[in-house]
Amino acid sequence: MPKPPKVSPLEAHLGYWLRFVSNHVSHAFSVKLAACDVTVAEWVVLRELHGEDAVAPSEIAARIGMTRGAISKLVDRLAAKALVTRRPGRDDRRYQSLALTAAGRALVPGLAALADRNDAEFFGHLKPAERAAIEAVMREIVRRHGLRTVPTN
Amino acid sequence: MPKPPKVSPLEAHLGYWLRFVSNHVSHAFSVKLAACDVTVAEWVVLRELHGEDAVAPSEIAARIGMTRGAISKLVDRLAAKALVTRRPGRDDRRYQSLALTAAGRALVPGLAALADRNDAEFFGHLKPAERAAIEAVMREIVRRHGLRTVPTN
DNA sequence: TATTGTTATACTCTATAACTATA
DNA sequence: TATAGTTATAGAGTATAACAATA
Repeated sequence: MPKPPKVSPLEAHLGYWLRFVSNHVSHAFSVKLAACDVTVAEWVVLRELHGEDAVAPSEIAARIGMTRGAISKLVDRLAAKALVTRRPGRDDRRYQSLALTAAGRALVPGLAALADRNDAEFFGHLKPAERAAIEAVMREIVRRHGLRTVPTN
Repeated sequence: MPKPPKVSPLEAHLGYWLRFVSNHVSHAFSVKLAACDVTVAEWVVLRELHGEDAVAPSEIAARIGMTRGAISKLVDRLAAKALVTRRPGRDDRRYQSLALTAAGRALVPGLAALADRNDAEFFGHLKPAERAAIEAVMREIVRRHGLRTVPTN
């Protein structure tokens, strides 16, 4: 008897549906951010700096699971947009002090509102219990697998 | 009274948790595929060609929501790996006939098994009802928003 | 010697748009 | 002229690794 190939369809995987929805949610958000000339990766960095006095690039990299090189380029762009300042560290000059500029501080709440609105567009129709159940499942998967990085793309 | 900034944390958004998990699921899958020298985007094209006699690049592009230029480059790589053949169309020579090679046909079931295993690693612990509920929510969001493209990254 | 941040290089994915071959 | 496929260009994101400055 010939062996059947048994190739499961893409839609058989829950990961397929999560990626499908997640990518569209992220894309819709990136379009909203683009109106403010900010990318999703830049938003994540801005959000990390919000409410902080000074954070080192390596600290940001560790928090959001990116390399120092990637953070360096992101901070280049954010500094060029005058949203973030780089200052040499006081005690240990290897460490830089990153901080939001006044323009950056002024911008972040508006971007956060875009994030709220984007989430509501896709998930606002869910019953609170449905929403909480899905969040709990995702948190449990993060915990089980020890996932650490913040996804930016 | 001063207005409070009201910057919601990233974790307040369900989209954050979906992207967090989804990106790790995709990344884990991409690592498994890399052992077979295949990317996720290439896998999606291979999967579309599986079980088909001949499909035009523009048809693939329409199905998975990529541009013809992107498909052209992907097919370049798949042809270089001898997994896919390009033949000129019979009746209308503007249309190409893409098809899996014997090597491509032999490879696809193994890749599908990797996809099954990857999904099980992340979602295998869920109760069938939990899994079905999440899939139903995602399908409903896809339906509500008329989402069409297959996510490949 | 170890660590921070920078830079160079490279690769994937994506999109736009100009280009060709065919119809 | 309209469409299919190709190609060039660009940009975002990512990673690795070599590098300079600092400790």
